[in-house]
Amino acid sequence: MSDPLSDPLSGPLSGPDLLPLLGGPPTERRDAARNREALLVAADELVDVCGVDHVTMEAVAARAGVGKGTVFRRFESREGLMAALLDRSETVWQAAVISGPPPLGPGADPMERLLAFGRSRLETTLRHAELIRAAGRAGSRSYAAWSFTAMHVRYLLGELDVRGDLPVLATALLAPLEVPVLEQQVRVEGFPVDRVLAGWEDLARRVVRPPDA
Amino acid sequence: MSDPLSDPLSGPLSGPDLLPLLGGPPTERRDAARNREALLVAADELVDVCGVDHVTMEAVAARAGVGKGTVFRRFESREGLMAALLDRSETVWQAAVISGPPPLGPGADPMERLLAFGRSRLETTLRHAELIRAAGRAGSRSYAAWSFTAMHVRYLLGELDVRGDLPVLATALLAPLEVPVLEQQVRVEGFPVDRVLAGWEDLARRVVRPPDA
DNA sequence: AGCCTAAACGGACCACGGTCCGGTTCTATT
DNA sequence: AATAGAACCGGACCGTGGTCCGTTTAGGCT
Repeated sequence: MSDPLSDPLSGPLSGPDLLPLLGGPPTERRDAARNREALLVAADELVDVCGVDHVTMEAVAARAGVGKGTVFRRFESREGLMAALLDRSETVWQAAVISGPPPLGPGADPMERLLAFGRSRLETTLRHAELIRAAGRAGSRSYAAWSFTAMHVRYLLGELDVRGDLPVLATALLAPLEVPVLEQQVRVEGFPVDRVLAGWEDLARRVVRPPDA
Repeated sequence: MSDPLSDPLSGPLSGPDLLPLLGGPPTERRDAARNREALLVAADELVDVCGVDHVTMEAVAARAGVGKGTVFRRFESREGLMAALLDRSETVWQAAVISGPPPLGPGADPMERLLAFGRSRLETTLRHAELIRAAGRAGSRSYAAWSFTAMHVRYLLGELDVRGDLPVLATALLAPLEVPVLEQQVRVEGFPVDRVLAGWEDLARRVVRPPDA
């Protein structure tokens, strides 16, 4: 650890072009990257303090020590900023699905994985409901997130030998796990989360069950 | 037409309490009712001209010849106004479900009615997508609309001898017909409407099909 | 008819999301 | 090291949703 050559992540070697092949297409300027990070951190803290929908763009800018215009250049809109925030948690969740321990990750049989997926997705969605709402349909970010879940469910259905229009069927399984639907049931109707989850698992089994046999 | 006594809608007889037992709980003042109607008409026209999300509250107020404050007192918020607009079309659709001709209305067997419901609901939702979006979760209005569809599907599932948690299952069938899901498939992924509909019908059959038998 | 009160009215006012453009700062190049 | 120019920065500015409160009006009651 004391030898700079053994630690590729620090020391005088970490110049501007240490990793020339990473990053976005035309590479982002250093100050810009610093500001992006500062803004994300500021936003995160403010969300913790005030709650998602009391966070104003001006406050985020001020806390990060930059101008308002900068926030909008980096994140396009309020929705964009929220989507970026969301992206972080979403990424770690995706990692758990791709390479985490079973039954959510690979290793269990597909039906177990599907049920674990539903439970996990439902909990995650409910936990981040406010942020997801605030992120709206922001640019292509939230599309990527959706796309991942759709692909995963589609894959599992394939493994389970489900016949039919898999992309559409997968969407149908995902739809009841969306924020508005969940909130309607849990917050408005007052159904316990366990009941909603049980309902989804029932649905999943009905979809997967082979025709007659 | 020239004799005032032959026209029950005008003339000196149409006093303040011509219909003492109609109207909301504490009865709405006449000028208030007039303004509500004028606002609804103005909003409707402006939506036709500019498209839903270019309609400003100030423009609606101006066109109806009232102040902005009045609009907000009557409809609570922008979402509220849009919800009120939506309410009208929704009401005639509900009438078609309750008492219209089969297979959407009563008279066909439940499975036919369910499939007709899905097709009709999908088309209606897509047609009013912008308005529904703009209405958001406005007060209790859009709740009433949702509640109606949920109740209807729940009833049909009951008629079809489906076992399980009917309220939750009905919600699961409704969820893929919500605006964000539909738009994702049709507008973003580019699936033809017919394909999405076929997918929903497949889903419905899988849900209804009795367990093994 | 005339009064009285609750309700409705209107438009000035505020906050926040989003845009714009003149000035500044980074980085590639020589 | 010096230069050029692209990318970035900041904060004044605008439009719109939503609030507030002094004023007006409808309609029941005497």
